Amino acid sequence: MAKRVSHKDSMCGVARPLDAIGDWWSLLIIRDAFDGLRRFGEFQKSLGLAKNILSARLRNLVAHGILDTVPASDGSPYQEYVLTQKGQGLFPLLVALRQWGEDFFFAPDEPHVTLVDRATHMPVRRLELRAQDGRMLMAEDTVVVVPALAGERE
Amino acid sequence: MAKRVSHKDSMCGVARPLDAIGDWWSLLIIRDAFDGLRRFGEFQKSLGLAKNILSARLRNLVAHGILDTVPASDGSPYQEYVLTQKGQGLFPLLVALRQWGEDFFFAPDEPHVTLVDRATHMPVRRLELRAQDGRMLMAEDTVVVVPALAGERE
DNA sequence: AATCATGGTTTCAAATTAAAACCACGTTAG
DNA sequence: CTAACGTGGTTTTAATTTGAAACCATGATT
Repeated sequence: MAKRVSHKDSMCGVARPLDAIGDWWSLLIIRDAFDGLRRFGEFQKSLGLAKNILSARLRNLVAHGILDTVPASDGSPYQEYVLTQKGQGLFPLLVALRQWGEDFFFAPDEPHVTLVDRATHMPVRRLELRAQDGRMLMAEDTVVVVPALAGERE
Repeated sequence: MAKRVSHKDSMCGVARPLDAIGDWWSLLIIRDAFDGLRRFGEFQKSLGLAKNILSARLRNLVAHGILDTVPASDGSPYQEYVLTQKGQGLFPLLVALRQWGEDFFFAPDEPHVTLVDRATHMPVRRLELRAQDGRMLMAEDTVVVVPALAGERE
């Protein structure tokens, strides 16, 4: 972790989040947390990863303010791991990942889990990126701009 | 790569995409590709990663159909790496990552690059997740459902 | 003919990961 | 009381991955 950033001493707006998350396992832990898992053992069982790795990842996620530890809700002498606000902010990212997966990693008829509206049980729509005025935007309709000295590069 | 999935022989809709992308470097490569970079040397200069690693990542991305190699457009004897349709499908994911970064990794006054609407040069809106009927959905408004019997829990 | 730029591959040391063994603490069973 | 057990980890150790640097191949430049 703590990646070396030699040629630019501040990480960009994409690399910084990536560094905080840590690795793929962490993202799967976060997904499980969204699904309501809270206990060390639950994560381990769900993901099947080594306990030392899980331990390290949880510690890292807590250190980055994505998870928080709280005393167990059921009286057991252990702690539970819950998403902070910051952690919950990752929801769109997980949805994006899932939708991309649906688009390209499953045969048309292959069954897969679906994200549905809790109220109606209908599948959710695609994530939408819109301009201020409401127009839908595709990748080509956007540019990345750097703030002050305005070197606009794309 | 090619992660072992011992306890379940089919990866879920989130893990599969993660496996295909490979690692954080790959995502940064993809971001650069969205920014128009195409050449080996451009990626290397932009990201500052070792050439062997870049080489491996590019090969992996091509193998997973996220990038494609095309003969160089400028007559040089080399090839260029361009996003496939599948690769372009990752745009929302990058936007999600960037917006999360803006929310939690920059001081309110700290300058950072911004994604803007190419037409108006105004910042884009937040990614929106909506129900079929158009209601905006938060994480708590959604559930993940498994498709009938299939043994995939999530 | 020698040099340089580009796009890699190979080599090898260092860091990371993962499996398994171990440990601590509290609970239940005998 | 004591032995086994479940939970939540840490330590140990080997295997894998990473990354820096050196090397190489090809074509263009001087």
